[in-house]
Amino acid sequence: MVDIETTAKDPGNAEAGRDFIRDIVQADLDSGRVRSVVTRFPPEPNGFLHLGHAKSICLNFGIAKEFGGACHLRFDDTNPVKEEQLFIDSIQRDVRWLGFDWGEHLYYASDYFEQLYTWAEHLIRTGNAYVDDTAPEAMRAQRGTLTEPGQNSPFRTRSVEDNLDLFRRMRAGEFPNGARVLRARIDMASGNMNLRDPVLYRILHAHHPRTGDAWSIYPTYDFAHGQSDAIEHITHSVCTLEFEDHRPLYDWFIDSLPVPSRPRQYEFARLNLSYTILSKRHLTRLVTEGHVSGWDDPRMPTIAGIRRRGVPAAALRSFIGRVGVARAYSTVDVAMFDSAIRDELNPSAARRMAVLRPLKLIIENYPEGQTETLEARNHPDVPEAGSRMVTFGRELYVEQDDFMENPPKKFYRLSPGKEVRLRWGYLVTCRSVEKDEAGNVVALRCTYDPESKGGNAPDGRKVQATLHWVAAADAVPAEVRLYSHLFNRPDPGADGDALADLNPDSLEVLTGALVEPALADGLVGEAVQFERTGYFALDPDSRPGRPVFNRTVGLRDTWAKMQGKG
RNA sequence: UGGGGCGUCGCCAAGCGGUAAGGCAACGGAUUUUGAUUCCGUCAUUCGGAGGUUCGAUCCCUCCCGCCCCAGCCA
Repeated sequence: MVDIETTAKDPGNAEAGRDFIRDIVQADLDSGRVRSVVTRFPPEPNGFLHLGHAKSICLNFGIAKEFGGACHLRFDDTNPVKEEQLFIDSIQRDVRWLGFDWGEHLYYASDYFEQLYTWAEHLIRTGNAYVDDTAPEAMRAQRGTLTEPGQNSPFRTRSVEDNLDLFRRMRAGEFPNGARVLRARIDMASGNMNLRDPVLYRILHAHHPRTGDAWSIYPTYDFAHGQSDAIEHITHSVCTLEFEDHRPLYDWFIDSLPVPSRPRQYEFARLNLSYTILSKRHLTRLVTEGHVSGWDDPRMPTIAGIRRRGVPAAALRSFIGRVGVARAYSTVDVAMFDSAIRDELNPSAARRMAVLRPLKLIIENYPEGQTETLEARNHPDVPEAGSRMVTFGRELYVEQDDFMENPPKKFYRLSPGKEVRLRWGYLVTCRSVEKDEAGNVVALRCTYDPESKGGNAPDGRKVQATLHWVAAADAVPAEVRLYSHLFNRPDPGADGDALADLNPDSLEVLTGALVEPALADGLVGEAVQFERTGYFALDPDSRPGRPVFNRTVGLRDTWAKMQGKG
C-alpha cells in the first residue's frame, strides 16, 4: 500500500473570514505600530495536536499568510518531565499536513535558556526577583486565597548578593528538586493571583529532549513565553482566554527586562466541540488507558486521527474558517464539522460501490455462468472523472438494509414483488426469498429485464429506488470500520469523569463487506464515496487483497431520519 | 463576598448610534440512475433582564441576573 502525500498545495485564506484579531492586526499595520506581522504557534510537545490546536494554527499561520508576514513554529519545551521527541516530530508532521509552512522559523524555548537565565539575574540585580526556600505546601498557604491577600515570604528580602549566589548554585545543581525557586517580587496582595510573586525557575533534575542534562533549573511558562516572543520579534502573541489574566505578568516582564522588542498578547476563545473532548489530559488518558488504539485512532479528535479517518486537510481548514474567532465561550456542534467534510469530499471523491452487509441476490432469468461488463461513471456531476467497468452476473450482493419482507409505507427499496434499479445495471424484480431454518432471509430470488441494460426500461417505466451492488464473481472482501462519536453525550464530563461518558459503540467493525474490484488497490488516505453509504478512506492496516476502509463521514440519510421519527 | 472575562435564532457568528448578515441544524417543495448532490422557500418585531441618555440603542450609561477562568515549583 502506498501512503498518499496529502499535503495541500495552497491552504488559501478564502475560508478565513474577518475577526477581531485580524482587525487589530490590520489596524496596527495601518497605524504603523508594526511594519510587518509576526505570529507564532507555540505547542508544548507533550501530546498530539488536536482540533483545538488546529484553530490556533489556522489563526496564526493564516494571519501571517494573509498579511504577508511570518509565523514561527516554537516548541514551548520548558518542562522536560512531560515532553518527548515523539511529540516534537508528530507536531511538525501535523502542522505540515494541515498545509502550513514555518520556513526557517523553527524554534524552541530551550534555544533561549541561556538568555532567559541572564534576564533572571537581571531581575535579581534590579530587586525584582528573589530565591525562595519556602517548601511548596507552605508557599501555597502563603499565597492566600481568591478573596484573601497572600503573605510575604520570609525570604523576600534576601540581599541581591545572596540571591545571585543561591540562584547560581541552583543552576549548578547543588540543590535537590523542589528545594528552592526563583520568584518575581511583585505583589502578594494582588487580586490577580498571577502577580503574587510567581515562580520563574524551579529546580528539575530532569533530562531534556534538546538540552540533555545541561540544566538543572527550568523556567516556567510565564517567564519563558513572553521573552521568547520578544526575542523572535513576535508582534501579535495570540493565545486562548485562560491566559487573559497572565497578560499583566507578561507585560510586567517585558517592562522589566531589556528585551529587543515589545510583543503584545491577545486572547480568543478556545474551540469546544459537542460529543468530543479536547483536552490533552483526557486525550492522553484515552491513549494510555487503551480506550482507543492510539493517538491516531480515527475516533480521536487529534489531527493524526482525523487524517487517518480520511478527512482532507482542506475540510479541516474550511471547518475552522466556518467556526470563526471570537471571545465568547462556545461549543460548536460536531455536525458542522461533518458538513464541512462532506462539502469538501462531495465534488472530489470518486464514486464506487461497496456492500457493507451483503445479502445474496440471484437473478433467475440470467444465464448461468455468464457475466458482462457495464460502464459506471466515477462521478455524477464531473464527466472528466471518467468511468470504470463493473462486472454484472447472475449472482450479486446487495445491502441487507435494502430489503424488507414487510416494508412500511414509504420504503422504496426491494421487497417481494417490487422492482428497483441496480445502479449502472438492470431493473430487477424480487420474486421470492430464501430463508434458513431460523427464518432469516439468506437470499433474494429475482428476475431482471434484459431490455433495461444501463438502468432504464424501453417503455419508460419508473422505479423508486436505485441500489448499489457488487457481483459475486469478482467482489473483493474487505474490512470496513464504522465510527461514531467517541462520547455518548454532547457535553462529556459535565457530570464528572468524562471517560464515564465514553460511547461503547463508537467503533463497529464489519469484516464481511464486499467491494468492487476498483477499490482493491487504492492509496492510503485517498477519499472515495461508497455510493449511498458515505465517504471512506483506505486505512494503513490494509494489506494486499484485504483492504481496510475507514468511514470518514456518512452521507446525509433522509430515510434513516424518517424512520427515527417513527 | 478578590481579580479577569463572556451573554445576538437549537449550535457557531456578523453587527462598532440609524432601525438584526452568513453558516450549521431544522422544516417545506422542485429536480435526481446515490432517499446523496443541486435548487428554491420557511426559520430572531428582536439582541440575558430592568431602568436611563438620545429624534433614534444590540451598539452609550447605571443597576441586576446568569455563565466561564485564576489559589501548579503545568502550559
